[in-house]
Amino acid sequence: MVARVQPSVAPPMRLASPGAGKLGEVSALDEVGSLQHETLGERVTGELRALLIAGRLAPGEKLSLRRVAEALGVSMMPVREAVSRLAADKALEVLPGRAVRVPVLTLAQFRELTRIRLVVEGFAAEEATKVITDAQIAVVAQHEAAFLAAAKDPPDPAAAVGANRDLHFALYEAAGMPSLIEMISRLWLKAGPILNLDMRHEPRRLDGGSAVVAHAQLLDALRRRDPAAARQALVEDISAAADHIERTARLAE
Amino acid sequence: MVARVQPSVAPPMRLASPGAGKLGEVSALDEVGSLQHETLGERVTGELRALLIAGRLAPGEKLSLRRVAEALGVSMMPVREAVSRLAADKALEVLPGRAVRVPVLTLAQFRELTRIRLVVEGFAAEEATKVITDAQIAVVAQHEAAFLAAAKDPPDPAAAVGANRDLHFALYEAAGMPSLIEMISRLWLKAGPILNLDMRHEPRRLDGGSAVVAHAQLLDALRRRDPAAARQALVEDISAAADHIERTARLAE
DNA sequence: CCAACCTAACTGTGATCACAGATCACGACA
DNA sequence: TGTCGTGATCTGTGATCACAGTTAGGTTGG
Repeated sequence: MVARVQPSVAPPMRLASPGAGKLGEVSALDEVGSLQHETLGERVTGELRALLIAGRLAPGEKLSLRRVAEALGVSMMPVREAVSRLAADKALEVLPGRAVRVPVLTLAQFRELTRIRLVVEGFAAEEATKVITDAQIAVVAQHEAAFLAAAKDPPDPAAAVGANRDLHFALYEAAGMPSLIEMISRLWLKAGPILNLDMRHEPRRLDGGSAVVAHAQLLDALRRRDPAAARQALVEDISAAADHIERTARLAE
Repeated sequence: MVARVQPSVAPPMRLASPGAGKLGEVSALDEVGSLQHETLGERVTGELRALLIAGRLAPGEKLSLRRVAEALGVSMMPVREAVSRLAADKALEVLPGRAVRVPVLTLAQFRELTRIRLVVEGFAAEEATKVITDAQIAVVAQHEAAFLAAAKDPPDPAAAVGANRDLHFALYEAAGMPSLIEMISRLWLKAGPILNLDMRHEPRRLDGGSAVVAHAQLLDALRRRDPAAARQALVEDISAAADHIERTARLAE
């Protein structure tokens, strides 16, 4: 039921034994940024986020705190924190007395989400085009190549989903607006389950689809430094995907 | 507004005693929507949200889970959940080993936030203008009147802050896009501490300021059903406020 | 008088326990 | 055979305890 979450390997590092180093020597310790000290709850949050955005968790699927905790090898406490965060983003929802599940979007909700994505991600693409560097364009092109390869003869839906995500976010991050990235991530978190669950079930959509032409137009616009054209290409990419979802996926109500 | 699915308001009704109604008759039980059962953690979250958006918590102010718990008369547990949610929205931040505090925005962060607000809230205003009803316009006008009254001779900063918030959200809600409202709420949550902390300290900004003329232009555009003009009025409102903050408030870095 | 150390009181994080409510399946009654 | 009641089992929520890490304050040594 919980799709067997694997804990993405815990960092198996051992801290230096006490008294191993000399005091007073300015070593490489100065360059280490007080190592992140990643909380267990944060790790669980990231794990669940990845699962959601990749469509590994289907809409309506119920999650159990205890099951997830056991699957990840942690206590129930960090899972509670992770679920609380994701529920605050409405990436998960806790029903009044029942369990916690991944939300099922109604048609109206999906359409609203798409409209917002058009505005926000379109803005991000426009701003990114204004300041993007050649190196960053090359990275985007690289992800596009990976996307094409994954869509080829033996289609690899999982790889295509990942490449598509990397491509979009490589573009958005070029805008240099962290809060905007965070906002778009939240949108993807909510739309991910339907979008990618579908792509997983219908790999035929990948080859010859509108995604490849939209991506090509996007890269062309980037190289010409044409913000309006970049936005237009992205709008077509999102719109085409949304249209396909509306036609094929089963949306509530 | 937070995590739990809200069961459409709790009607204060008593269930019929067993055997009181005939079967087959559609009784009032069909209209009851499973009363709310608000969680303690949600209440704490709402409390902290209100404090943040009203500017009652200054940027950089440190919070202690135990102190907050004691102040609200609850255990530390609900506070942890509330802080986790707000930290996920970056409305609060938890420093590596220290305490949790309300974030201090850098100038760059504040400018980015303002740019995003211009896009998102401008979009909301435009969409709202297309479908707003006369009754909804009247509500907006009512809040504007309250704002004017609060800005008058004995300026009441707290009331002005509240009226300004109600005015904006009354407009945004007219667009009928719940996810958009939620997104804007998050933006206000992050910008609230500086914006309203300032307004609390500088009530002179209220009278004769640009807010009143921007609001007047907004209402005029609404009555003429001119989406572009409404967006323009809102853009000016936000920009003027942001300019004032940049000139007076102390922003980090 | 200043600096450094060292102790004591805090911090958030995680685990464990207790509890009310909901779900589900089995069994009894009509 | 269909339907309702009922108990076992599961759910999330909240409280309490334990712990590592940091901070601040007071004291001691120079």
